[in-house]
Amino acid sequence: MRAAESTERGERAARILEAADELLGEIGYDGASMGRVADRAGVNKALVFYYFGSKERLFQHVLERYYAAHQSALAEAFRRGGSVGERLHRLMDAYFDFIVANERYPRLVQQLVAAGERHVELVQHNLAPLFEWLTEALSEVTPEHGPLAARQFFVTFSGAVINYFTYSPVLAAVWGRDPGSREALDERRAHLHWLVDTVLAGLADAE
Amino acid sequence: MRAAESTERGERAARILEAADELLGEIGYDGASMGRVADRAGVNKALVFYYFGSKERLFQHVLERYYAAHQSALAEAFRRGGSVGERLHRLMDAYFDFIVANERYPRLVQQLVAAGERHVELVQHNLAPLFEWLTEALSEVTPEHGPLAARQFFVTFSGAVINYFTYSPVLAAVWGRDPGSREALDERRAHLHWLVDTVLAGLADAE
DNA sequence: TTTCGGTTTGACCGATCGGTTAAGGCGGGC
DNA sequence: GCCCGCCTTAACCGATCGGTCAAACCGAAA
Repeated sequence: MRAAESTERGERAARILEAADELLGEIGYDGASMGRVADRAGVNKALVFYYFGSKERLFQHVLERYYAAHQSALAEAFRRGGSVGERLHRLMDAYFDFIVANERYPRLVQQLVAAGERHVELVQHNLAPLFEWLTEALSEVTPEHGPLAARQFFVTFSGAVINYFTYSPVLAAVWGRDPGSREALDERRAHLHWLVDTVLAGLADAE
Repeated sequence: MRAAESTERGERAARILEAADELLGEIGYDGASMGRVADRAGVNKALVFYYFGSKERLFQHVLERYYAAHQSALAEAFRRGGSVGERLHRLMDAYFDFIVANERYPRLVQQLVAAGERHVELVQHNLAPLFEWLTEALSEVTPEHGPLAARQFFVTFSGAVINYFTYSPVLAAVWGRDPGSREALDERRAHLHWLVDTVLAGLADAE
C-alpha cells in the first residue's frame, strides 16, 4: 500500500506525507507548519504546495489514509459472524491492534475532536460504522433505550480502548511503568476482554 | 471565588481571563491569539500583557482555576467514607457533575494532552489525586497486579466519563440527539452507575 | 539538438503572531 | 496646582505563517 503510493507520484510526495503524518502527531495541526513539513521531508516548501495544493488538503490526505485503514481493519473483524461475545471480543481486539499498529492515530483523532466543530464531520464518518457495528452486535442483548442501550456501551467501550492510548504519556508518569510496553499492552487487552465478559454477564442478569 | 478574583486586580483582568477561557475551549491554545483574547474582553492587547506577562502565563492561570476547582470537588466526594460501592458512586457523580458544571473543561484537558509532551506535567498533577483516590477506594476488591488491578479501572472509568463529553459533538451527529440535554445526561449517569455496580459484582465473582 | 512538459527551487507577498515601548490619561496625596 | 504611580493605549518590532510565482532544471520525444 505504501509502496504503491510511493510510486504513484514519485517518492517525494510519499516523503512529504510521512513527514506531515509525523508532525501532526507530534505537534498538532497548528504547530506543523508547511515549512517544517518540507524541512523534515528534505524538500522545498513550494513543492509541498505543488503536490498537495494547500495545508488543509495535505493533512486531509494524511487522515484519509488512517481512515481507510481503520475502516477496513474493523470491517474485517465484524464481517465474520459468531455469538455476541465472539463478535465483541473480535471488534475489541481489532480496534486495539489497529491502534497499537498506528500509534499516532488516537492522538490525531483526539486533536481533530478537540480542535472544534470544523473537523467533526471527518471523525463522524470515521466513527459511524464502528458505532453501527457495535450497535448491531449488541442488539441481541441490550434494550433499545435507556441506560443500557447499545449507544451507551459504544461510548464506554471505545473510551476504554482509546483513552488508554491518548492518556498514555500521562499514565506513564502516574504509574511507574511504560503503558506501551509489551506486558502493559497485554494486561490492558486482558482487562478489556474481562470488561466485555462482565458487561455481557451483567446484561444477562438484567433481563 | 470568581467575585474575589474580579476585585483582586480590577474587573478587566477577570474579563480577560474569562475571554481566554472561552477561546481556549473554542479554538485551542494556538488558535486563541492574544489579539483575539483582547478583542473579546473589550480591551487593548497590550493590557493583556500588562496583567499576565505572556501568553503561556495567561493560559496557565486559566488552567489553574479549573485545576483547583476539579481537585476540591473530588476531594469533597472522597473524604466521606462508606463502602467501596458508595465511594465509587460518589466519586463518579462528583466527576460527572463537575464536568457538567464546567463544560469547557474536558475539551481543554484533551487539548493539553493532545498538544504533546509539553503540558503533560499539568495534566499529571491534575490526574494523580484522582488516580490515588480511586486506587484506594478499589484496593479492597481488586488485586494489586494484572488485568483487574485498580489502575486499569481508573482508565476505564475516567474514560467512560470524560469521553462522553469530549466526543459529544461527534455523538450528537451520529445519534439524532443532543448528548448535553437533561435526559441524555441522566441516561449517561445511570449507565455509569450501572457500570460501577456490574464491575463490582464481576470483581466479587472473580475472587 | 532542440523542444517540451512535469518537477523543483529561491525569492517574495500580505497577514498575523507574541511581545515591547513610549507616551498619554487619571485619580489621590502633598 | 503639581506630582506620582497605576492603568491604558496606539504604534511598532522581528519572526513566522500559508501561499504564489517566475525561472531554472531535466529526462524523453522529435
